[in-house]
Amino acid sequence: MKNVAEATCPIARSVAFVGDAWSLLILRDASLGLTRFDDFRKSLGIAPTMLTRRLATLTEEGLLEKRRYSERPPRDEYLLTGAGRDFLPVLFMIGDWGRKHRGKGKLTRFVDAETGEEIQPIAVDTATGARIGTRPIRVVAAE
Amino acid sequence: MKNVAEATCPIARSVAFVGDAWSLLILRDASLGLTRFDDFRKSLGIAPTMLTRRLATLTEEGLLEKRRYSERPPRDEYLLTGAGRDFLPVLFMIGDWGRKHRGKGKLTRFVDAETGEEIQPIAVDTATGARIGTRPIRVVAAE
DNA sequence: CTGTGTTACTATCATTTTGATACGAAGTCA
DNA sequence: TGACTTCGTATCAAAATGATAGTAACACAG
Repeated sequence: MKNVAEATCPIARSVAFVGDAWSLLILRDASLGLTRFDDFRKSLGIAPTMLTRRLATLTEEGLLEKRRYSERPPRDEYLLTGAGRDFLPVLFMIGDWGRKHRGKGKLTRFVDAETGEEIQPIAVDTATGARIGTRPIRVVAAE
Repeated sequence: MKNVAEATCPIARSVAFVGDAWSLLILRDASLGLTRFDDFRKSLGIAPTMLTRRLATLTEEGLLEKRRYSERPPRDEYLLTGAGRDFLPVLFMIGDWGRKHRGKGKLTRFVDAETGEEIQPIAVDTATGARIGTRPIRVVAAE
């Protein structure tokens, strides 16, 4: 995948780091409150080698933060950083796509904790107020 | 990665198909108007074997559609389907994250074709009107 | 203290995926 | 005829993945 991280396209920049399935699922679980190695492992059914690597890169890349929650025995947990929390909208849009286009059968639902209503995400351009994808786009190369 | 596609989580369902870097970048290019094998290959610097495979799965999964645009010589192009176009909000949120958190140096900008203004995407819950991530979420298992 | 359990890993290694390079097929164009 | 274009396939080395087993460092019950 080489030098995609140095592309001028912001999508490519992101994809270089979070463009793999396990990272996305780890971020999902972290967003839903999981913090510990074994919690992630059980939730995902991931091999521990993979999980170690993914947690390490997500930590290096500043999406997760490793914090010692017990000195004896030494135990660490992984917490979302600001950058990690900022990823939540991406996950919700991915989930929304999945519900629409891969939504056969029973699905987990994400609801607002206060109202109890299912969250219905849309992406909007704050500049025009229009929904993303409803107006033509132009690409402007880095100046 | 096994049976993630059968998970009850809509995010996992999506991730099973589009949770890899090349697919995301192909969808980006397709969203920006590319349609042909060689266009994708040159834009991405991807090995042709990879590109063939990715285009095939994206087509099987209903995100792209193969269409013959010339009979002699036989030439095919790949067009976004409805499901593929519905993926655009995901790409924009990914791009927005990249701009915020991986945005050092010059970046390509995406602007509204009419106003010329840079698109500033946000994800909002239509139910509450609040920005995604600003209110606590609860997960409800598939019933 | 001994044995069992918990948490967070590392080691090993077969299998799978990737990616680079070369080549092919089916034409066009000069 | 020969060069060029477009859309791939063939081959194969290198890298990533994933299953399984083992380790380290402790707690806690008896």
